[in-house]
Amino acid sequence: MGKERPEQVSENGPINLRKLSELLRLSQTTISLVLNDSPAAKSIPGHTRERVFEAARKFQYRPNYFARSLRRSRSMSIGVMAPDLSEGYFTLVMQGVEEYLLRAHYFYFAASHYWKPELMEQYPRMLMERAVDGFLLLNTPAEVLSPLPIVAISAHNNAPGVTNIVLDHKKAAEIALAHLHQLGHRRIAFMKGPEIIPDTEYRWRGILQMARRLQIEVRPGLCIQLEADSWSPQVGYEPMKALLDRTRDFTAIFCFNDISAIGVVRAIHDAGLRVPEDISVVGFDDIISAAYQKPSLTTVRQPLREMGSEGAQVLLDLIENPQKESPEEIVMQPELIVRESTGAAAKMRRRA
Amino acid sequence: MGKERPEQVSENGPINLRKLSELLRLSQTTISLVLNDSPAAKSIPGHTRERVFEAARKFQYRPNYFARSLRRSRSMSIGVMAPDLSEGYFTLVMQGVEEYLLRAHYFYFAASHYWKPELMEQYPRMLMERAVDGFLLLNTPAEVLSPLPIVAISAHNNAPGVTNIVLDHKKAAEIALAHLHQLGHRRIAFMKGPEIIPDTEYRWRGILQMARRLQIEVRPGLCIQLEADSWSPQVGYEPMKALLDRTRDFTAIFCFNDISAIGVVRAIHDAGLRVPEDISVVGFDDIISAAYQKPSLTTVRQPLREMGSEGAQVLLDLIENPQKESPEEIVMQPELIVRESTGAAAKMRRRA
DNA sequence: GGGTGCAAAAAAATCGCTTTAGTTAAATTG
DNA sequence: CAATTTAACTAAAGCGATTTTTTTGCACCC
Repeated sequence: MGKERPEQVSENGPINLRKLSELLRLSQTTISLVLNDSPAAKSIPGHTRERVFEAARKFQYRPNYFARSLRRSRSMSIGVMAPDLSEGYFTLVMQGVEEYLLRAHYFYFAASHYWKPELMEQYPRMLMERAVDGFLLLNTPAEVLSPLPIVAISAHNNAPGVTNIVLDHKKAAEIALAHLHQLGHRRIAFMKGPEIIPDTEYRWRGILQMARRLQIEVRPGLCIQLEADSWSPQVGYEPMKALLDRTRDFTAIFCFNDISAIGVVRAIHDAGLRVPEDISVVGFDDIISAAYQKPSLTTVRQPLREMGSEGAQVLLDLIENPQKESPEEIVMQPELIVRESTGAAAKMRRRA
Repeated sequence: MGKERPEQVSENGPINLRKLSELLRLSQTTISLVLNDSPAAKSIPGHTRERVFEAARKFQYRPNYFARSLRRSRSMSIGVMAPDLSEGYFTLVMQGVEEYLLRAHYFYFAASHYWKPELMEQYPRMLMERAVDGFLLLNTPAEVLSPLPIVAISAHNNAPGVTNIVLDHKKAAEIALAHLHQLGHRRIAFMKGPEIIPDTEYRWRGILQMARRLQIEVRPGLCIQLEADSWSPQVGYEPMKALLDRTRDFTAIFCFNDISAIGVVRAIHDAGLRVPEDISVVGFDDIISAAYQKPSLTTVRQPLREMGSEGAQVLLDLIENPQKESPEEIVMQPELIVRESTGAAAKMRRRA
């Protein structure tokens, strides 16, 4: 007589704190304190704790995310803004981000703005309505006006309070140009990225500076300006074709990224020239398939994964410790990966 | 005297329904009804509505996401599970997904399980704790036991209630093999994908069936079994090298995807043979860079973007109409993209 | 003039949790 | 032994919406 039938409760509707408290004949407070291992729970004896844990396990109790977040005003998610879900950039950075977020029980919302002004303006608002705890901006200079912590990767965002994670572009230019210089290249074509990409300007400055130091002339006639921000090698193919139609008076080209380099190699082949015998090609990023091109690409590796994981780390740290001063800038080091697409400079035989 | 100072309110803390109601001297109910354009609001006269809208605009009122979700028990987000943030697969599918979600004011959480059993088991639970409204499974056969709507893309999930979006693999094999057959290829090498990928088995069956019909022999000695699920061309390079060391008694190879095909092409070149003069290569997927390989890849295009957008569409439909019967299977059609990597079969001169 | 119906709005319940402020009984202290 | 502490809890407020139920006038109708 008086037998309890606790399982029955689980049958009408999902389990919640109230039901659990009725079952255990304990207050919701007690259960909440125990399950959250709150400091205020230190006076609760072991046997009671055990009862709580066991019931929670038995009934698979999970605190309602909304109710909890409403109280705590913390969503345990961040917003990630990027131009697109690009192959070769987004995925690599996000691998680093993901790894770190998972450990901290965070999730992320990804939003791709495709450089459309209305999306770039809309998404931050939408994400804030979603109550994200912070922003991670990839390659995105957007002026996100927000009191939330913001970490910007390769975005060169100069809003106050934003932490920038950037590559050392001077170093990048140095290792690439030094390599070409060493191989005897003096007449080098350069490729400037799309104006819209924040890295473009900084990388270009690095190139100009290092070229001057190495006494390599940056001739306007040998410069390619990429127009579109796209992940098709086409972006490199077309202008390279045009350049080769105009002049062949150079022995190497330094590309904006590996994708465009792939297009460039293709254009060189189509023009009846060989890489690297006639023209050496240096890429940028070191995307996975760079090593599997024909010829495999010499490239400046960006530690994208590390930049992502570092970014996530800093962001979560700022979220956990809001009083903390956010670091201004974190500079990451590039690395030159030498493969087949570069070789000794061809004897210049005025091919123009 | 009695002058109102409404702006002052906006200064102490963020705006919420209570503050807005005090400002407007209206109840929270009225405001909520108006802003949500609820049917019960039809008795509220135009001038009151206008007052509400104007104040909401002026103070930039946005309903608190948690409070609203707590009441509605709808999160307006879905969980996306995939093996990884792969280049060439994830990004393309998600472009389609994103596009559709945005319009419906949905966001997504992405979770990559890397085929680790503990993650495959953990993530669905974590996502349900996040109160996602549904699941989208990419390439992931996971048994997500959940009352929520589930749409599985290329996952061949046979759990009841799951909608599968799959490619017509029979058709895929047909167009690829018919193409090779027509070019005179009779001795063809085949590549079977990693066991772990759900598509592998279905694609293989399609190949066997079509090969029989075209009287093409599938010789075990000419079959490559991919072991790893990786997005490096290495996965194709190594086994192809091994195959070429063993025998050269074939004129074409049908690869599991474009990435492995890139590795295969490389291995063929390294063996001193030419594509397509000595060996024709057919890829699968039509990733963006497929057109920019040297030689450009003939490949079976999967409409990945469309599969994503279709999947998102079905999923959101099921979420909005829970009583609706979920479609069993939606079959998408592949398309053969003929480029440079296939050509007339080399005269068989017993190269083995 | 008392019931009916409707427009316009407000009160109050509710979602499920966290947390502040107590309460009660037992143990300890001066 | 009265006063204070402490252990072990609990009641209730509050987070900020949505939604059901009520209220309040006011017009209308025999």
